[in-house]
Amino acid sequence: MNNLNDVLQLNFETELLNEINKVGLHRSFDEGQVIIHYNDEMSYLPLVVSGAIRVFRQDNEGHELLLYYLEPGDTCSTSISCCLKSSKSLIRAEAEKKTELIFIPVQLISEWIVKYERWRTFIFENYEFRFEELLSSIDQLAFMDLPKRTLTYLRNKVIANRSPNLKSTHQEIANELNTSRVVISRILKKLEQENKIKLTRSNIEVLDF
DNA sequence: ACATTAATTGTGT
DNA sequence: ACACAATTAATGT
Repeated sequence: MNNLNDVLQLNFETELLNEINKVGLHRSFDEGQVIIHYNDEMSYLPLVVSGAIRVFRQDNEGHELLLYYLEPGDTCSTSISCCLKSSKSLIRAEAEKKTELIFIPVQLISEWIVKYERWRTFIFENYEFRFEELLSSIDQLAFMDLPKRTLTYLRNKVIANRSPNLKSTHQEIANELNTSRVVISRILKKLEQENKIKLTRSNIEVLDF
């Protein structure tokens, strides 16, 4: 856990690593814990060390939608923009499972961008990647029907959990795709008949990913 | 081991 | 979308 370069595949300069060790706050979150609430003041940039985080967006009526997962080596790029302007969080972040994070004070983001080449590319690449991920989320919403969205939802969850066995109820899935439980049940049933998944109570085994 | 209950899932309208 | 049926897991006796 000490050497970030080993845990993540970032080739941070040793000096940068020293700074991170000095000022970064290590925090651990249990499954289901909320890490960032809507409108939270963003004074720290979260960097994922282990586990996985899900990022939600909410409309004004309180409907939530899962945007994407953050995995080890990722950082929350909406935080990057929030941090730089030091505004409030537009998203909600929740631990998918036990997750370790390092929080970096926001003032240092831009400071380090100037000082450290590796930090610069880290921030930019992360930002770019997240941007593309967001585009693909939009594509899904706009062009894919619910059965397809459900399947990609499951596949993404498999990747984030590094396990094809997902323990979630139909109701939870319905919430995250913001639809009703009944339609999810029907879709899952069909996927099972197509041998793409296997259903048991509160558990879904994804066979096709 | 059995019964009771709550939660989850299935299905017809 | 709603209502209800069926199934499963958890818990107490």
